[in-house]
Amino acid sequence: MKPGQRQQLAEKIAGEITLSDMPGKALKKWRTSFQISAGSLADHLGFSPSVISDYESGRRKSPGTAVVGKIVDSLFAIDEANGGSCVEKYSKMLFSNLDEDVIYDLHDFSNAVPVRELTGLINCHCICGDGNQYVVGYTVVNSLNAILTLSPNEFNRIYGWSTERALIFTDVSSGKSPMVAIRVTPFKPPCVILQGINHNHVHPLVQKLAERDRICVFSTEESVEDIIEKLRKQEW
Amino acid sequence: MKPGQRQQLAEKIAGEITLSDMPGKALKKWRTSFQISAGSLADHLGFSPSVISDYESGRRKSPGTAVVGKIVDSLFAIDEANGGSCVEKYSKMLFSNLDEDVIYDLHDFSNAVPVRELTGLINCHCICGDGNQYVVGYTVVNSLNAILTLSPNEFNRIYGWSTERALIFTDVSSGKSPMVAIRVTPFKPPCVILQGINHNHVHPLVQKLAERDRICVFSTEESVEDIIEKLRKQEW
DNA sequence: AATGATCTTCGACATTTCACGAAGCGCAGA
DNA sequence: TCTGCGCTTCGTGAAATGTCGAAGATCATT
Repeated sequence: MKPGQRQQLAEKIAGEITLSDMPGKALKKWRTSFQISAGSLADHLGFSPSVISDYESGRRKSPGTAVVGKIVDSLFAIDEANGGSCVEKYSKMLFSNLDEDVIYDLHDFSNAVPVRELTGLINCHCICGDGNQYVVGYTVVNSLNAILTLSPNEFNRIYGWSTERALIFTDVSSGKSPMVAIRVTPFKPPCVILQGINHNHVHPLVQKLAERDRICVFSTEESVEDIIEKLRKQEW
Repeated sequence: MKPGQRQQLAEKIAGEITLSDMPGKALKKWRTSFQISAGSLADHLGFSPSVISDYESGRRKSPGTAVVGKIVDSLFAIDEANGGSCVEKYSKMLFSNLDEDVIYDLHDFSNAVPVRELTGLINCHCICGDGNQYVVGYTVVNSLNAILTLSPNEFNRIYGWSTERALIFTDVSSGKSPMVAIRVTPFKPPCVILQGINHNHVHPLVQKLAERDRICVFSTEESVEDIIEKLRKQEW
């Protein structure tokens, strides 16, 4: 299970609960969907069972975000302790199989972060641009699989996600094709990071294409795993 | 803008805010992304501007779901009053262009609803099964476009969404192909509704296929617009 | 520098949430 | 039928939210 997918599922559930007119009912719907009893949920949270009941019955009409977060966390943790079948099942519903092979990770920060801060963290070398823009999230895309398997529509979706986000391409050979792909789509990320390439080997065309769309480009030789781990760990 | 997409975007935003360690920061991120000033947001909510500031600065650490919901609503309402460019932009990011043509509407209820109640509302005729199951949402799929344009992966995604959901196929000619498609995918919705067909014209194979997977099938001659409107209006 | 517009900080106070535990309800199984 | 077990209801107190309005801080414009 990719962390990005887990997170997106959690957001979906939390969002549904939050937006519901009766958060308690929504809460109950998800708890029962996960086949978790009120008692074990309460146990896991360290509450008495009456608390769960109070929420679900609507005596507490508007639970705070902290409580909703804790409950969703517990739902996931309990399910994962049981093998994670529900989390997996519902994640499958949220994502096409393609996303699995193309998007390595994807995350939204809770506030805008300077590009420089992000690139510094994962030892990037600047190829062009000044790194003074801000991004609110990142997407790690497997370049090879993206080019091999995505339909034009799906391409747009990946890039579409990238407004105000850093787009990290893994295992690039020269960086040319990712930049060409960006050139021909309507959405432009403020920042592109080419992974798995030394800055001396970046194709000269990359800079030209990037300047055309005012995108700042970096390269990094850190491993994909390291990058994902470092970015995840950061409190943004 | 399809109501289902608007809703999903709202859920994504609300979920991100709710799960954030600092809901205030997330709130601010989205407000500024929508290019809405604290003042006009406060105006629209009928609050004083200090309230917004208190949330965003973190003085109120865990806003209730009611407040988060109101704020997300206002963000959307203000943007839509200005032409809806942000809602549209972010929705585009959330969905592939394909979804537009294939999924007419999609909604999650806040609790489980008996199939019978849903089918009664839109004047369905039962073709097989007893209608005693429960569903927690529905998906309205354009059958023709689904078959014409979807890749196998995307098919899975549509059907995948349908565990514990009613799957409504529009403009079916005999109902055979939708049922065949369901037969060959691993996920089985508890209930399938064939729209735009008289129950006498439903292909006999439909019942056989449905019984095989214990799916109850209905037909309805109501228009797609009416169906969507009725289902949306209902407080589930 | 002075003006305004906008955003932030803060004290105050009513309303809710949050969490407990005791008591009550409902149901599966002995 | 009775016994548990688990869920729900409810009174209670401490803590936090929800909201206001006044006063202070920022900052672009004049």
